[in-house]
Amino acid sequence: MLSIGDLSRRTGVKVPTIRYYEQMGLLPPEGRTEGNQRRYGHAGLERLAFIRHARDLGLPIEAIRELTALDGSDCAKAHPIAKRHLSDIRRRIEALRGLEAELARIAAACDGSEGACRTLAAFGDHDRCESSHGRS
Amino acid sequence: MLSIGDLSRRTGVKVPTIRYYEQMGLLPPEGRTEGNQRRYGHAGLERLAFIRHARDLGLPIEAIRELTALDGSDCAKAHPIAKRHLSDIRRRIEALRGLEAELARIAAACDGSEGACRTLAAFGDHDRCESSHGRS
DNA sequence: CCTAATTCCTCTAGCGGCTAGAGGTTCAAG
DNA sequence: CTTGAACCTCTAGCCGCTAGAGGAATTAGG
Repeated sequence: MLSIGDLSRRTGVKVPTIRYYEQMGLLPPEGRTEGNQRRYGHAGLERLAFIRHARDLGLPIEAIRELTALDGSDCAKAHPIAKRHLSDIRRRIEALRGLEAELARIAAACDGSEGACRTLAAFGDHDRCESSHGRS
Repeated sequence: MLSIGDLSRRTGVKVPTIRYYEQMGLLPPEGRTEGNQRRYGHAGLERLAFIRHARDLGLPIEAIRELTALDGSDCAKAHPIAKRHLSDIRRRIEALRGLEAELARIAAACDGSEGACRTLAAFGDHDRCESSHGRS
């Protein structure tokens, strides 16, 4: 049986975060000691890895709750969650690419040693950027 | 003179958000009416556009405060802020690209009509992903 | 077996960047 | 002058944690 600290060390997830996941209904402990301390087994370890991985992928807690509520074989439900999130990620990448281009333009605006600064002006200037970012 | 609502309509920034920016020290109103309502001029409009643009670019409030504190010509200080943020954006794009690849793999895991679901398994499986994402 | 150090417990509050609502005042049009 | 829209301040909530207080349990060493 693993203590919450053991679980933390093995997964790299901080102790308060593990308790937070439990509070969110993602990771109930296998049991408690007489003194009320959480104990986890192998299943808990795997489940936390699952949660952590999904979080790293950017899935919100809510989506993870949906996934973990599935009994482990209900693909028809799991698949659209993954797909939805994939298109979400792609949208974010596109947005960031636009920002990257523009920030590069801004950062370049004063690389030389010209007279007046144009970096600040570039920050305020939305007209020059092709991509219509933001305002979401 | 523009009311806060006028400013909101012209920039697309919501009224409470404008008040929030003021609270954060980014956008002091030009003045107030006798009845204590905020009034803005052209400068306020430009400043809000600047703030909004910088926010769209992902700059944190703190960085924007640094920028707006510059008197408008201190490029030596503005430039590193832009550069720092550019590398930040690039890092985020790289991370997202890794996640995209992995989510695509996950979403593909059960596209067919095979027997067992692998989408869920793929969510929990960190070993198969080349990119070492997350854990930051 | 006892002590001391470490880990654990719960609870509350804070972060950033807003957003929403209550409850009251001021403004502008008719 | 009346109405209704827009304004004011203040407080609380969102997400996903993170940090700290104050106290109880566990574990290692003597």
